[in-house]
Amino acid sequence: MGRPPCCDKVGIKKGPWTPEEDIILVSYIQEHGPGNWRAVPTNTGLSRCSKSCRLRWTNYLRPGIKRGNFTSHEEGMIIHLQALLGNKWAAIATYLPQRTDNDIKNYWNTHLKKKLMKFQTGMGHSQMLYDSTANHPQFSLESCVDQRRMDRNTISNQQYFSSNEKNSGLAYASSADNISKLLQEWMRSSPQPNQHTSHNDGKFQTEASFQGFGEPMQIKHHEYQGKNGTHDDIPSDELERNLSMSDHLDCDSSEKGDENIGFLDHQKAPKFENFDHPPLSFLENWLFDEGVSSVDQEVMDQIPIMF
DNA sequence: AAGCGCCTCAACCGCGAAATG
DNA sequence: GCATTTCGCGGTTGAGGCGCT
Repeated sequence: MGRPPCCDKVGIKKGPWTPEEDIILVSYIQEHGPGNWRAVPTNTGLSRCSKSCRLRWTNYLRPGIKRGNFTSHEEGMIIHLQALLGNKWAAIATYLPQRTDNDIKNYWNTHLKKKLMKFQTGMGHSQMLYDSTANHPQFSLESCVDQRRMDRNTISNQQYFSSNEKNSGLAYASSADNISKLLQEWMRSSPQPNQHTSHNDGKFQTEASFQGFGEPMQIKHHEYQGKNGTHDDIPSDELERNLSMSDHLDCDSSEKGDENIGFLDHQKAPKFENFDHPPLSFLENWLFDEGVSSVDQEVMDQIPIMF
């Protein structure tokens, strides 16, 4: 037989989580660490299915999650990664470790897609290129990124948070936010993640151990590879070549200045082999370069947009 | 002020992959 | 190798907020 049955389907609560439920879940994970979701409802007494618990943790309660406005750099990364990977939100999220796949997906569907569509159909017409061989519309994204940067600059994070506070009557989101913030504070006040890199048998990995989650939590950068040791989330050999990561990942990840967070979601965090002389492709350079919008126009035009 | 429609995003659903005995 | 179950991902939904009339 396989694993024992999952949670009982009868009496499962659905819908928004309450602060009380969040606290129970967070407390439990502090003690036992994330994982073994099947046991969570049973052990916590939560009337939620394991799936719901996992989702709540990974998308909302997990420390290190950055909420609020996406920066223009993040937008640029999402657009280009989406063009390369398609709707592989989990894979895209590995390059934006502070954002959840759900957030990225929502942001793409509600903001970026519309922006690009508008750009495609309207004012951006003159900058659209058509691949004469594939007959697929392709974007010049440079002006798109610049336009978005202008848009974003008009709405500062401060404005975002103050507007959130205005809505704090619906305080559930903010109380969950508070839980997340508390966790972040707690992690900050705890000894700094004992982060170091190591080369073992030619394999590269970064470890971050956190004291305070009951048992020390070992979080490793996993190999970005799926079953049979292949990079399953990467659709082609070309992509595998282009996206072969380097050890710049730790210090040059999407947002500088939050190095301590790193890849907290061990299920998503990539780990790569053969880092002796990692080839840093153009794409990587671009992705991890803050000067994202100054990318060579000609190269960017080669990236098709898939909706 | 009320009604309506649009927008956002947290959460759910279904499916395929992985894990386990 | 097979059957069964969990896990993780991507697509979708719907409640609530917001703006317009």
